[in-house]
Parts: sequence; C-alpha cells; structure tokens
Amino acid sequence: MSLRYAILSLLAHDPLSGYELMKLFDGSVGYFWHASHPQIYKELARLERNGDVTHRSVEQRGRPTKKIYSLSDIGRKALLAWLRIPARPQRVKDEMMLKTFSSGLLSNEEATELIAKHREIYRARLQTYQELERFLSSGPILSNRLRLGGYLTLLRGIRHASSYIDWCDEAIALLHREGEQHPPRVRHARRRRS
Amino acid sequence: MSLRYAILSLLAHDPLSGYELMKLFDGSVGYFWHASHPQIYKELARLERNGDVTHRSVEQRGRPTKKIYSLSDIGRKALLAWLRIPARPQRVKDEMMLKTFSSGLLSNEEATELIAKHREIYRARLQTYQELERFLSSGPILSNRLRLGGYLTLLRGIRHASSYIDWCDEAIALLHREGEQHPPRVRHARRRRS
DNA sequence: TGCTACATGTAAAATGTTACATGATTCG
DNA sequence: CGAATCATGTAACATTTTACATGTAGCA
Repeated sequence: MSLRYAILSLLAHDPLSGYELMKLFDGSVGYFWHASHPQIYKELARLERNGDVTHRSVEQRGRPTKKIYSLSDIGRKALLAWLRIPARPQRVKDEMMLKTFSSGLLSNEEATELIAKHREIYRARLQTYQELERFLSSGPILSNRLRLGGYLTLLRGIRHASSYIDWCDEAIALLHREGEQHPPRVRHARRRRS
Repeated sequence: MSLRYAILSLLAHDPLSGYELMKLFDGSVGYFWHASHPQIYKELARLERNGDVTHRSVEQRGRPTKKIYSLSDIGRKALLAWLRIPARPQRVKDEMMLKTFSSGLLSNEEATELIAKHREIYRARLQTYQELERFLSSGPILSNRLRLGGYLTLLRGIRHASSYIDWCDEAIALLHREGEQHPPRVRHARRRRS
C-alpha cells in the first residue's frame, strides 16, 4: 500500500519519469524506501488509471522517449490524507542481526570479520550522507519548508549509519574480550547512555 | 529465503513450537526479524520435508497438542554455511521517513505531533530493551558464547531506538526554528559526530 | 567489441499479509 | 459471560523479486 504513497511523495517534490524514480529509490531516498523497476512501472500505470498522476511523453534525440509523471490534485489530496495518519513503526528485517544472533556457532575471528565487513559498508554510506548534508546545510534548504523534509530524512540516515557503526565497534570489542581468558570475576557490559 | 534461516537460528538455541516461534518474532527478536503465523507453519513444514528440522508431538492436559521442532544435523550445517556468507545491508522501509519526506505539505504543528507520537513509541521500546539489558548483563550471558549473539542484537536494538529518539528531538527542534521568524543570517544544522 | 547508461515494459516465482476455521482453558 | 491465551492450520490476496525482452548511444 505504501509504495503508492512513496511514489506520490517523490512526485510532490518534482515531476519524474519511472526511470528517475527507480534511480531515487536506488540512491538518495534508498535509505528509507526501495522499489524495483517492474514495481514502479506497474504502480505508475495503476496511479494513472486512478487519476492520481498524469504523464506527458518527452521525446529525446539518441535516447528512448520518456514519460514524465506529475501529481494531480486528486493525488495531492490522497497524499495529504495519508500523511496525517500516524505511521506505524518500521518493521526491521536485518539479515546481519539474524547472523549475529547465531554468531556463537562461528569462531570469534569469523564473527569479527563479518561485523567488520558490515562496518565498512556503513562507514562508506555515512561518509556519502555527511558530504551531502554538509552541502545541503550550506544552502537555503533549512528555510525551504518543502525541502526540509528531505533534509530531515538525510539526518535520520546519518544517525542510523553512525549508530550502526558504533554497534559494530561495541560488538567487536565484546567478542575480543570473550576471546581472552575469562577473568575470575563476573564482568558487566559497560554502561551506555542512561 | 531468509525466513528459513531465521527459524533455523532460533531453533539452534532451543527446540521450539510454531507458536513459540511466532511469539519470539512478535517479541524479543521482533526488533530484527518478523514473521506471521501462516508463514511460520508453512516454512516449518517445508523445512521438515527438507530434513532441516524434526518434530515430536507433545500432548498437554487442557491445551492443544503442540509440535516441538528441533534442528537436525543437516539444518545445522545449512545454517552454518549461510552464516559465513556476508550479509547484505538491511533494506529499510520506514513509513515514518516517507511521511517526513513530504512533511512540508503539513503545518508545523501537525508535523511535530506526528514525530512526537513516534518518539513515544521508541521511548517505550527503549525502556523495555534497557530493562532486559540490565537484567541480562547482571547474569553470565557475556561469558556464554552461544547466548552472546542474542545479547549483541539487544544492544543493537537499544542503539537503534535511542538514535531514533535523538532524531525525533532534532527534527522537532528544526521544525520549531522553522516556525519562528527567519533570522537574517543563514543558519546551519548543528554539528553532529565527526 | 563488449559494457554501461538510458528507458520501458511483461511474466513468473517467491514472499508476506489478512481473513477464515476450530476448540479448550483461564482470567476478570 | 466475554476476552485473551494456547495451538495449529488453510485460502485468498497483495507485494516484491528475478528473469525475460528490446533497442540506442557512448565509452574504453
């Protein structure tokens, strides 16, 4: 159901082609939503049948003709009504956590390596997000009501990646301690935020 | 594909019934994986056909007979092979972020209220996780190699919830500033982690 | 010449949700 | 007496992924 609103949300900012929507879901908004191209093209057709969007074909030289979709008044109203319904919290499905859960079946070295690989992915991602944030925060986005939303999601992406990196470091540290000889007294997890 | 390994992962810790698996996906492991009961029962049947799990029926007085599933050697080997394949990063689909992205279409008050509602959900969740963490860290989990994985995922859940709460606070603060009259100079987002 | 980007789609398969179905016990 | 918990399943529907399908242009 939400794919519909994901597309309407992007079109509320700018008219876009299916291909451009796909690129966005793969890229900048990929942090909080994703859709594959068959899904997008099917949904655009459905939205158009429904009157939520309209398209105009744009011919190009040397490139296939593209269809640029825009939000209609009906679509904008539907988006607005949906926006006002409180969101249910995200249902996480994190393969890495699934593997972490059973990491006791692996050696300490193997488990550590898997986490370190993951850390690198999020480190790179964090860097990209931070660069974009630095670029955006030097411009006028913060006073542009319509663009502020995109900036806020970027901030969430930054926090998500950096909290994942922190977890990786913490997990690796605990695995290392585990790998050492057990001291005679019971150990406690070090205190994190209150 | 991963549901298969999600079930095998839980069974690697303890033999469980379908109903108990469902409870876990709804509860303690719900932070990083979820499955509905029709999915679970179907997958258990498939896993048994495949030889990955076996079950024994346990009759109870006053309650329906339950089937307790255990991991077989084949299942354990399959789980181990899967564990060694590096996980792809989580594909997030966060309805709240989708709404945040277009929050410029709402008033500042409406947008703030939506975020505040979300903050409360994660605050409650964080509290539960932290209580569990305090309980676990006072026991011997940290020196139990097999139970450490579950503890590590709990730490991730805590970091996830608390970073979400931090984001809510940051977003609400930015919306408030936005609501005030624009000061003449260009404002910057406050600096976060380096 | 072979790969990538651009651009749109269909078809089949896998995965996941919601509704239907049953029935005993315990708690308020 | 009604609701929730325990316990398992089927059927229909919706969503998502992967493979198939086509064709031009630019780059190495």
